[in-house]
Amino acid sequence: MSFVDKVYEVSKQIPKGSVATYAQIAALSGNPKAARAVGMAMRKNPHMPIVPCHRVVSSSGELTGYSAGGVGVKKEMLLKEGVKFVGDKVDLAKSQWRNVAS
DNA sequence: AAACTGACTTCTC
DNA sequence: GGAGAAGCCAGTT
Repeated sequence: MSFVDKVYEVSKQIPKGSVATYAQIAALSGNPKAARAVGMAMRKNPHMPIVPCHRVVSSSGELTGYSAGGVGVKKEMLLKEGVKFVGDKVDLAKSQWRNVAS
């Protein structure tokens, strides 16, 4: 299993209405510094309907890229899922995904 | 196998 | 807080 495959596995687990940062996914995948590789994995995104790549944002909550239409569409989808937005960025303080069961 | 590229992050000015 | 530069990783050519 490659690192990117791990990334997909993690991304799949992101609950609706929440978002995760590239660094976060990278860390959960085993390489906290592989945030970049994560981005590439999303760009390729061989698991479009399976992996909600639109729930992945930069460390600042800013919407970056999106192979399937652009950050505009991405933002709309997040909004529909209930993700809080601050201007053009995601409100990480409220909508960042936490892999903790509480 | 080497070099280039990219949906990143972090430090410094 | 904004702009610029450096560092890292994995994939593609």
